[in-house]
Amino acid sequence: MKIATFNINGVRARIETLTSWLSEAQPDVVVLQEIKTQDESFPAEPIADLGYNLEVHGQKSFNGVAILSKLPLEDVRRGLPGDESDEQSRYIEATVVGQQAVRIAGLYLPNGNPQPGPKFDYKLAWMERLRARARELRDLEMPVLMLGDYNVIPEPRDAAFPEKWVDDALFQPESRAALRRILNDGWTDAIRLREPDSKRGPFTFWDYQAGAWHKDNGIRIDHVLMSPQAADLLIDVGIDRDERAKDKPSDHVPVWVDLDA
DNA sequence: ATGGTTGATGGTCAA
Repeated sequence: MKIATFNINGVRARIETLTSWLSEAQPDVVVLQEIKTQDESFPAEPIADLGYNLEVHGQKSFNGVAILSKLPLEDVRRGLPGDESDEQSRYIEATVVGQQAVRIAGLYLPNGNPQPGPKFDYKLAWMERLRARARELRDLEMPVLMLGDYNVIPEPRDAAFPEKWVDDALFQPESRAALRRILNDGWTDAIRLREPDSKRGPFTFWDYQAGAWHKDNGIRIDHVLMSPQAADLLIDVGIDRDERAKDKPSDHVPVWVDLDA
């Protein structure tokens, strides 16, 4: 079962970017972030034409997440628990049953800039809620993936120029510590597992500005976290870096894992 | 040091 995450940066503006990648990469399940549209405006037809079921948790203008799956999506849950007043659409969960059931959580973690400030406070509070949900999911003792745009640069080697990020919410000690706390609860970072000794990179995001792609001025902020039972099924991982060089790219590229499930 | 880009929206905000 090939499962991917892709921050599409506006699914209506980039539906052809999405469908051409789907046709080529042939993932079984995809979580999308920053769809930037309400449920009823999601371009569902081209997705259905490619054989995908679709569950959307949209929002007008900003944020918005979705899950696509060639297999049925079961037990869909929208929103990150822990704050009834949170109206931002950043989290969706569903179960996909292949050879065995895999629980999949797609997330768009708050950016948190500027910091310090209320947006950064929201980010850190959101991360504590995510940790609480992650512990519940871990305790299911089943294959679970929590994947998406985490908006956290875990370590200096996850940025081409880490010194440029020292004042950014994505690289604050508090943001990095909050991600480490989740990992230390028993989750595995799939990309880092396969490239443990890399001194720089790989990256998943390159800004549109200032020729960042051309200079390979990237960061790694899109992550796939695996529960122990999911990690046991890991066959392969990848970053579809070439997508960034194509026409009308997102500023993020897809990240995927293949599980024996 | 500043500005550089993009989407959704319809003036700016978010990233």
